[in-house]
Amino acid sequence: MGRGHSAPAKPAEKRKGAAARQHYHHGALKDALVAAAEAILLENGVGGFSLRAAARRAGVSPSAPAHHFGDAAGLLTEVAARGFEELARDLREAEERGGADPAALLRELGRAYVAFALQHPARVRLMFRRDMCDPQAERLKQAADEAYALLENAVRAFCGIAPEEACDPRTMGMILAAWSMVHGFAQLALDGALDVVAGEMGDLDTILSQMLSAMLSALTVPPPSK
Amino acid sequence: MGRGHSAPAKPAEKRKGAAARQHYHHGALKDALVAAAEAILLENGVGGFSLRAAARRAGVSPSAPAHHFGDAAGLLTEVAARGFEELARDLREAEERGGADPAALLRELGRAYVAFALQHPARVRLMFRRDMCDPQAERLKQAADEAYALLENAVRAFCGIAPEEACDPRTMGMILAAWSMVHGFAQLALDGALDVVAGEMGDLDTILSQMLSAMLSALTVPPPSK
DNA sequence: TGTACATCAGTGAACGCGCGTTCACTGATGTAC
DNA sequence: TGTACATCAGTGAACGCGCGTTCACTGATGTAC
Repeated sequence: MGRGHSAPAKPAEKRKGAAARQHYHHGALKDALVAAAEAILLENGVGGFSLRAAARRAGVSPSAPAHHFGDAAGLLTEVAARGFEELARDLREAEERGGADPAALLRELGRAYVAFALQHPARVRLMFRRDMCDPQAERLKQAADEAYALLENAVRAFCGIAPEEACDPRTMGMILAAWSMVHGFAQLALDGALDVVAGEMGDLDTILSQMLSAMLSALTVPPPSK
Repeated sequence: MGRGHSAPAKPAEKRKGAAARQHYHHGALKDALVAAAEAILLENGVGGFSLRAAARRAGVSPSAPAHHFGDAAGLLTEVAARGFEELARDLREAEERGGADPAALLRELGRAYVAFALQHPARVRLMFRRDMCDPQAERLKQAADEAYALLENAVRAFCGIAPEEACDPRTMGMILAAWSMVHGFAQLALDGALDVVAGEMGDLDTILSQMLSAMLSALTVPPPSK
């Protein structure tokens, strides 16, 4: 460390051009720490995370993260917020794929929600852990709200409720049912509770499709409002 | 500790009748540790648990639990198994309350599932944490299977599928949908994700009722099989 | 254009903590004879 | 019915570990004049 800086023949201010030496300042530590945290979550799960581990992974001293995120919750809140933003992005793409048919739209959104959870198990677990990140953080709430709004709109369309119309209790119930169902499926799948069922019926994707089909076909489609 | 035992005038074997002295052997440490673990989960959540804390709470040395449960997972597996047994008991009671009407039965089971989760937040979280307890444990699997069977039977009845009949994919989808929905609702509620919705619409019990009503009334009831 | 100075972003050693686990031990209990 | 002995169920001190946090520090950067 500081090699050359203490050499009396060559003052430090003359050596600033030395290309090979490492920067004292990381430069993009904030992003690096987020990336490190995500990698740790991916490899070791929610329980494997620690601020020190993230610092270690980013190649920085244990106390460095405190400059950017006050504590572990600060860093994890950032990770969770980015997670919700990515989820919202995925849902928006699914919305486009879904097209004009309300049932197809709901199906695509459900598949996207579950797919996101299965692709990012630890991140999705973190996103709903109030004890690990700060659920009051503006950015997190905003991203979560956006994801919720996409789901709400799809159910409204399915129920024939116009966007500007207030939600009646029944439609509200349908929104909650849709959210609960895909969320529950994702959680059960992540926890391995569906392994037995999946073994008998095919992979998770197949049984998810079957569940969505069963529900969408069994639901009474309301009379078209036009 | 050992007060009196080192007194030379009174050999230890003569004092065994002394009622006031504490037993060296706990006698029911296994149950005491389970109770301690449940109390810790209740007060401090899943993250607050440690084997030492459980031992401390049971008034026993840190190494004592190892005699009954090999490690933390062993103790927690026992807690989780008892949790599933209690859940199955609650669901069985709900089944009786539900009576002969398949829709009423499903509603009662859903309410019981969610009520159990809300009453035992940390325990229910533990029950689905493969990383904290051993999901291969026979007793745990058995209790979980029993709870699942109760749900399955109710959905079969709702779909008009006889108990001995094999499940067609659609019925299987309905079972998964029912399970996912109540599980997801419970998880979202536990994680506080429904707080905003609940604030607008009433308490959790009200919005759960609304969700169940919306779904059960919107589902196409199959033609009666008789 | 140069210089002084404030602020920012890191270092690295040190702290105290609770954890799981190991160890040699000992009191209590049950069983064979 | 007694006695010897094996086994069971606990003690409590000690270990090494990773953790979050604090501390005095220093190099790098930006800004005022």
